[in-house]
Amino acid sequence: MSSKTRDKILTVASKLFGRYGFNKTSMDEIAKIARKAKGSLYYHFHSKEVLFTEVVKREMSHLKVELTKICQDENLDAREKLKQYIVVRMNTIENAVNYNETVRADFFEHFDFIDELRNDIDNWEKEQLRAIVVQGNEEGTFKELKDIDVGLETFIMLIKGMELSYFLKDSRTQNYPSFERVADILIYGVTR
Amino acid sequence: MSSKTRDKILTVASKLFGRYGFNKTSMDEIAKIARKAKGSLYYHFHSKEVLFTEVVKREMSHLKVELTKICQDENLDAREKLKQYIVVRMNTIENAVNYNETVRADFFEHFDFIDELRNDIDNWEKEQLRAIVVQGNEEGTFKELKDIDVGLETFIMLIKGMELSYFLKDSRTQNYPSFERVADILIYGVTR
Amino acid sequence: MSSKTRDKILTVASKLFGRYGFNKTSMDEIAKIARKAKGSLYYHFHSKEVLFTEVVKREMSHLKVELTKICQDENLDAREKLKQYIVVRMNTIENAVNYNETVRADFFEHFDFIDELRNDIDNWEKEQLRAIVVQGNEEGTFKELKDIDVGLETFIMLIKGMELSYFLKDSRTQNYPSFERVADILIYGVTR
Amino acid sequence: MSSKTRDKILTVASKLFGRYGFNKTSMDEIAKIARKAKGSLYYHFHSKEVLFTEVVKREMSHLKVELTKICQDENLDAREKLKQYIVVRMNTIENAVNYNETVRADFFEHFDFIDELRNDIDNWEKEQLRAIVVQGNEEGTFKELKDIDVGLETFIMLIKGMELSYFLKDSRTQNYPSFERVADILIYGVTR
DNA sequence: AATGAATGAGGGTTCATTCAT
DNA sequence: GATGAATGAACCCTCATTCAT
Repeated sequence: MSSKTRDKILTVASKLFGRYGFNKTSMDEIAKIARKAKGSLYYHFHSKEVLFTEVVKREMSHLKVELTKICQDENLDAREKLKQYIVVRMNTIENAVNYNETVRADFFEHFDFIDELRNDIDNWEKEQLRAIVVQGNEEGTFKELKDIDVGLETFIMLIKGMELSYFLKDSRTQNYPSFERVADILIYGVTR
Repeated sequence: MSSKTRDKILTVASKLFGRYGFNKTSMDEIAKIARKAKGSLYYHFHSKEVLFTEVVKREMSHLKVELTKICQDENLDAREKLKQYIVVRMNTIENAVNYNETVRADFFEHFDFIDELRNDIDNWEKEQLRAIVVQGNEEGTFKELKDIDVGLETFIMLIKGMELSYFLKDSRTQNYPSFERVADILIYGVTR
Repeated sequence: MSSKTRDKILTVASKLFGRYGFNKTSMDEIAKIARKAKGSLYYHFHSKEVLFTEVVKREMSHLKVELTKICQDENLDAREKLKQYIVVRMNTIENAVNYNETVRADFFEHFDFIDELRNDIDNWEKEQLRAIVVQGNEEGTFKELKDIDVGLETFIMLIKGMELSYFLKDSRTQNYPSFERVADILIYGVTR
Repeated sequence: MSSKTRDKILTVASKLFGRYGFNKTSMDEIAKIARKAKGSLYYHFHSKEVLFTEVVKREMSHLKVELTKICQDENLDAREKLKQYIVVRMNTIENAVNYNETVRADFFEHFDFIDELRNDIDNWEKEQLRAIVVQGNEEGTFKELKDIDVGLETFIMLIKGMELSYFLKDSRTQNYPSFERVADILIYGVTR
């Protein structure tokens, strides 16, 4: 199923997509750096889009593993879970840049080919967070949410926004806030 | 300084950049729709990048006007100011499409030419928010921040993240949270 | 409207299409031989298909001129007209190879882009021939045709077939029949 | 000599070549539909060209059988033989799609590898028709031909032209002439 | 006898930019 | 100020063929 060549391509593609984005990474470039013929890329991946999708899938599975650990940890209360969830999510994503690329593709371009993939990811994440919120409600530590889904959407939106902001930092910001600090604002707000 | 031709180009470019993004908008396209020769674009704007920058600058000035009104409103306390700031910011940005394009370009592509532009915007925004935070501290309604800048960065990061998340909504989410709700989480957090 | 570059491209393209057919003539090749940049081809002709169409149109107009002369010659009776029509048609087409290319494109490929062009040509030719047949009927030299259109179609089909056969000759046949001889068969048949 | 795999390849190739032509049929496609590895095609057939040649040979043998029946029918005079020959030839060729592909390849492309194949077919056909013409001369029903070969070439050219014209019909012509009508023109001409 | 991985030249097309007028 | 012709590098993708297994 997976060959050395295929893996090599995937690895190189991952690096380049993560660095330059979808548009600015060319198949030529991937081929040259991977020391493979361009045709080989197309033997293993039907198109540039498919290759990109595969790259993202790979990285997402890693993220899921990490987050699942936290969600299933029975020693944590909802507040701690949420905080760790946020922190780990960001730290992992730090090493999985390509995931973010999907964000853009989905939004700014008309790349329908990403949609299915995003749906998977988003739904999975919503499940995890819902469980935490439910736990928080039972424990009485979270605000009561009349419609739990609306609350979730809002929260998820903020969390996803963080991704972008985080990667935006390096061009201009020196001392970037730690993820803990961010988590704190989300959990307790800015007011006393 | 500003001619009819120049304005026409700017207007058309704005529409197209907003709709298709930087990469997917070609100078050919702009020229054709503006009914100008391609050479004319280059007479007025040294490069595609310069044209894009000019387009965004135009839009940003509108956003600045709107936000300044709020920041200078002496009838509002910091909490209300912050809330209105967030809400108005989002509502305005909703119609400032090219600004968002910047966000993307800055993040995903290696467009160094965007940097200068973003710096302007970000610094301006930081100033405004700092004033609000200071006011909040004086009023005693905000948490004490040891290092006010770090707090600001964190907060700004979250606010900027909202932009993207907001525009991401339509493909999959039906009932999207109002900006008020988002502002509430940022101001008060999710816990009691 | 027509520039030197455009003409050069058209001329080279005509030669190559005529020699190697549509598929086997590449835009690279045309550009190289015309000593123009590939991009220039696309500046003047939106696509390979458009270029090809233009080439064919050019040659067809030449053919039309030649044939019109005969059809309007009042000194010829229908039989002579028909004979000359056939002979001139073939001689002209000999120097307008690309026309034939359309025949193939129309048939073997799904090149819808040729259809409109062919329709023009075919209808025009049908008009001319109908006039000759009518004249022949009035003169009493042609067989009576109950349905003149059916007769026309049959005849046109045979004439068009000649084109192909003619160009087929060179690979294997040495002494090829003159067009006069062909015309004779069509007019008088093979039997006494 | 012939294996199941070989046959399968041949059958699939025949369908695809007939449908899409030589150029537009890829070895990949053939391999996939035949459920064989691409390497297998090359084990059995040295090249794409060889495979194509083999496909056509197969079909031609069918055509030959049909036409031979007529030529050897001793109850027919030359005129009737000629007419039936034409009609049957066309009816059979209607289902011998790949043969027609040859016609095109020979004409429009520079496929020298087709030459040998075409020579076989053409020579065979010439033999058959020569016999008919000789018979016609002996019976006194055909015009005297000084050089019988030239007459033959002319006639064959017309017959071959029919092939193409026939298949050309569908795009624009509704009521297409029957083969009988065509044969009549060839045998008796258009004049009284 | 059969496979599937790998190749690389070539295909058509796009596009930001330059430049003579 | 304004034009449009011309450029050439880059892009994504196809495909006949080779070869080790």
